[in-house]
Amino acid sequence: MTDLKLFNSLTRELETFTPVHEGEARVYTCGPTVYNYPHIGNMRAYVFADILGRTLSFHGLKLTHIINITDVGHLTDDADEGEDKMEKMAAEKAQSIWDIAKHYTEAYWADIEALGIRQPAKWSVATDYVPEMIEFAKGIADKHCYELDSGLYFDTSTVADYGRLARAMSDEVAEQVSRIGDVEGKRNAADFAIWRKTPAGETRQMEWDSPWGKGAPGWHLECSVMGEKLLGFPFDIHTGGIDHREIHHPNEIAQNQAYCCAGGLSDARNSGANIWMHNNFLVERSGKMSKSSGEFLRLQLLIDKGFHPLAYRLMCLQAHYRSELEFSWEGLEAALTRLKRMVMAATRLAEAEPSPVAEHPKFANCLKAFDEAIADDLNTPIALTALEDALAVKKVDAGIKRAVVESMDAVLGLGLFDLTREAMRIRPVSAEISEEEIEAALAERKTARAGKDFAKSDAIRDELVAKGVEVMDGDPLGWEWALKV
RNA sequence: GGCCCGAUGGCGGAGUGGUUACGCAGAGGACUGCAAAUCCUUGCACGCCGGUUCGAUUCCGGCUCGGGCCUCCA
Repeated sequence: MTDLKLFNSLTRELETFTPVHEGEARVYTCGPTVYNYPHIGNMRAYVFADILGRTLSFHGLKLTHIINITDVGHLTDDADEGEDKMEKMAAEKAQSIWDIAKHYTEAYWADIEALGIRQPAKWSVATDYVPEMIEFAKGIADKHCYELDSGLYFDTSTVADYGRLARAMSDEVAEQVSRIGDVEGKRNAADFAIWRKTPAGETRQMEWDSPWGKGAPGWHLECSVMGEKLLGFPFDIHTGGIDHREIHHPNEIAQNQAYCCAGGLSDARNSGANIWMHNNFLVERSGKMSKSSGEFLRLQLLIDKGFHPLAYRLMCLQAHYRSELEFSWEGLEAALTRLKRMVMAATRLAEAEPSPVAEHPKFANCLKAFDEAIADDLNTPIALTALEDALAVKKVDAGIKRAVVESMDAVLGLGLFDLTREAMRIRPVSAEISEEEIEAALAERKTARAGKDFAKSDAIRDELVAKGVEVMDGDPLGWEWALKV
């Protein structure tokens, strides 16, 4: 198997993956803040993390993957004076903050499942780790923090090479950051709160006692703490969206440095994780995907329009995770068509018992291509073509073919052998015809055709087409009909 | 204003110093009563101007255009 090479945002270079613990891979993924529904752009990050995890498993490593759920501390802006996103939404909806968290966590998990994303070893919930966060903060408070009226702040000048991940944290940039609603008394523009005190006279729904008074942890603290508690410093890989490369992860790294080496940088790796990986954004012509703009694309909207959620997964896999990906409905339709054809090809192997040996000269090339592509910083666009090449191999034992395709799909996670015709038939909510009506009309048409009454059969077909039904007579797999998206 | 990234066929999107993936759409064929679906085949591109080179889409410089970040975002 080809050595796995991954792009490390910290060095901005491709690096050969070497586990910290032999035979193991420990991965931490920055998860969602559960104050709202995730949009499909958010989900690209988890499809990426899933591919990474599956690849590590494919390489024979025992994977421990953690994804956190942020249910406290994430502010509406970085000036440290913004409201907590969770508190804000709870107030808007006039609901308990805990109910808000539960509701949106479950919505997120539903999307995770629909997209074929494997369950991590643990979903770590921020509010379950507040005592540990306080301990962590106490450990670094003396040397790296200072207290203001609003909270305990991290002094970024106390760690070596702060902001190296972002690469842009020059003094000039720091000056510019400072123009944005600064907090009185901060020593450096980039300093951030690791504990936010509840203002005197107020009560928050979520607040805890601490040596710095009642309050809540800062957003950056949770990831440092959960990463350390659950995976141990240093762990192998930390992932997240590319936006985190600029603020959140540099701050997390600063905390980690403070915690594990008194702020020093004896080794360039003293950042908590060996490799930091970031996926690029899903973009849309009309502008960036932004939750603050009101309407946004949820996975459920895609399903409502008749798209199988795995068509979106396939769309993600068609591009490299470090490239921006353009979203369009046309593009999603293309992915759906491609997925259907792949599923059809896989369905032809449904009867075959997977051979225990996934080897055959006819598959040597595509297996090699697949292995090299995925080892080359997760090049899924090429890995996909290798899988399709395998599906297209002619005159070969079906069991071997199935085993080969399954081994590839274990990495890509499309679940080709689990996808059925029925599952692919997503009924658009706007569909104006029921399944029963379709079946009845098709039965009638069948009779007409048997009697060579083509005028009638064509009329029925035209009517169905007008109602958005694809009629597929001679389909080799007998799929017979589908609703158009 | 500062920092950064990108520019590939109708659309999406890989990759490469010399024969330029792949998907969708399009075209042709097989199949069909005719279509559709499916299968097979297939046309179509490397922003502009210089430079390096035997040779550049690929390397370097400039230009133009587009995008991202510096508020929140995966």
